[in-house]
Amino acid sequence: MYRTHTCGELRLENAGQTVTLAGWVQKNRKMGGMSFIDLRDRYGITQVVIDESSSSELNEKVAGLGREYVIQVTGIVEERQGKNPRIPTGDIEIKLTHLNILNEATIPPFTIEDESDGGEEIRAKYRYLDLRRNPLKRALTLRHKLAHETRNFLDGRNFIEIETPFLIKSTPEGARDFVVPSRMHPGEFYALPQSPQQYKQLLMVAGYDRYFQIVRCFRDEDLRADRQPEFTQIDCEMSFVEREDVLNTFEDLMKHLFKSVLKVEFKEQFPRISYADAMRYYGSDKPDIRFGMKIREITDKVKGHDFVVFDSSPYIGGIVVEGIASYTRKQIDELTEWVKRPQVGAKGLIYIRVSEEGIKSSIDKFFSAEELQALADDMGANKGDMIFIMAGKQKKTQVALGTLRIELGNRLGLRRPDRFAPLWVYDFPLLEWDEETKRFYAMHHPFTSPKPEDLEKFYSNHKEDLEQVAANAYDFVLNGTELGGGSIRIFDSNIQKRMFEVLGMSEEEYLYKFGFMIDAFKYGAPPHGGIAFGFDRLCALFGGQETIRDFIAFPKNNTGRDVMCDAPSKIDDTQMAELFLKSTAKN
RNA sequence: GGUGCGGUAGUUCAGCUGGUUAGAAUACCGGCCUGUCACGCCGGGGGUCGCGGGUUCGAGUCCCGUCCGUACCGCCA
Repeated sequence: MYRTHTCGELRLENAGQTVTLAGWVQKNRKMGGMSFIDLRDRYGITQVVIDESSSSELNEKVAGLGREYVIQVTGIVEERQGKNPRIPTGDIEIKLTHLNILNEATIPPFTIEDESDGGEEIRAKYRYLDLRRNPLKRALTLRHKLAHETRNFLDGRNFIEIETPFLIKSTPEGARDFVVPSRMHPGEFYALPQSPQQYKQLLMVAGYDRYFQIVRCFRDEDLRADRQPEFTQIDCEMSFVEREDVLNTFEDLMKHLFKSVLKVEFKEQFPRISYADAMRYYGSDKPDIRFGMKIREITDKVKGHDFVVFDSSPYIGGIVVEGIASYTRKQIDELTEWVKRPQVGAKGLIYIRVSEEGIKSSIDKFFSAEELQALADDMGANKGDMIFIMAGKQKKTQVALGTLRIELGNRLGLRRPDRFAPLWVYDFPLLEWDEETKRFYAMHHPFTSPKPEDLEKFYSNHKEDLEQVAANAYDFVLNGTELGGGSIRIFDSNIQKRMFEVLGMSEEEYLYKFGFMIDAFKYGAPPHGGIAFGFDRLCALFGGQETIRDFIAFPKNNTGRDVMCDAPSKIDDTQMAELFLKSTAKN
């Protein structure tokens, strides 16, 4: 037996017991005639002590212990003379009687402490060492708890978890597929699933009316702090449901997770907002409603003052920022430059400062003080506030204002990670026109049903009609992050065919790619709908972090590389030949 | 594909308008230390300044190229 206890569990009441612990040497402090070893495992740290009353042989062995040596110690639990209230085992220590070095360790390239001295790059390369640190242990433990509670909850609601294949057919509508060459079928490829979408719908056809899966998904697109090439979804689907049923069920799931994992209780129903209103008031389809600062349209109120920017713009809108009337001209200029960067793309920024000394703006030439005051009153600005205004094309300007709103929320500390503001967004457009390829793309995916009242427009051949078709789709948003998305699906093979037509596919093409779905819908498909949550993002938000990397045991870096094992890598010629691949690598 | 920031000791960083032998902290090694827990004190070793080219009497510093990391935009049905 390697150990009788873990390094996190011994307390004063264990005093007098002879125990054996095993773990890693966190630190070895020599104090002349006595030494202290901090012994660490997953559960905590226990101090081991030795002095000159022990044999010189044992003392020498202890002196030789380096950081991260794996050791087994036996000794007697004793009350400490100097207690350490910062750790749970701080009242006791182990008086060493026997030491067994299980494995020596090279000095690690960074310190294995809560606040490591190592940067991200070096820690990524030695991920297995980084994972020994508490923050990472906490992150992975949180992830486990969330997965566990998700399964508990869904099991209690009669959902069953069913695994779907990872080697599937490539249907590149949307994200790029990761592709796997087939050895047995020369020149043919599997794809890794971007989501189990089609399989879960087929499970509905098969009558498994409540399915879920905590499942890995793969997308070959560029990465971000909250995007990995392989990521995990809580994927769910239900039969014989309408939107309300899905929203209520998964609102309950989220409430359960908040309560069981974070002890945060939501008594009220989560707010719900239409896509159109989200864009109108927040300039985003994933609003962060932890703070107000709503966008207000003022197009009709400011035209006709000979100010060409306003008079020539189809849309003018603004936000009221509380309490920053003291911003200096320099700060406003800096903010103006910030919104003019290509990432935001605004043409400029107009300010109205509403202060005790009166009202001051960048459009004083065109508006009297009374007119500005009336506008400020209308927008709900009080003394001490600042109004920022942008003008231009409607959607672009709304998005720019939304971006500014988030930036100011960040700067003013209004986006507190310990506050949670969940939100449902519904009634997304079904289709998005792409100017480059001159065709429609499904905003969600091609299995999303149009709202029944828009079916007539859905069968129209006019671009304007199709653009107006609303989807029976919904997103779950938490703190400005899109955490989940779903829809009521098409279950009629004719509507499904029409969808593929609208997306510009020939019959030949959609039958080749999705024929099995259309077939399946002919054999008694029930009405169904579902949702999928980004599990890594959920973990990160629950853990109060922006980046999902720490919630994944072995993540990829910014370029999709595993810097620990250095994947992807070249394969040898034999493997290439077996897969009928030709090397194009330059030597 | 694009933009910003970064790459200097094992690690995290400083190094100004170009100018002696490139520094600090920490880690590491040695010595001292019986109540430490960020122990303390004394001493020591440790550098292809990412790589390539250019400007210059002289480049860590300026210029060009390139690679790598990171955040964001595009992209992510």
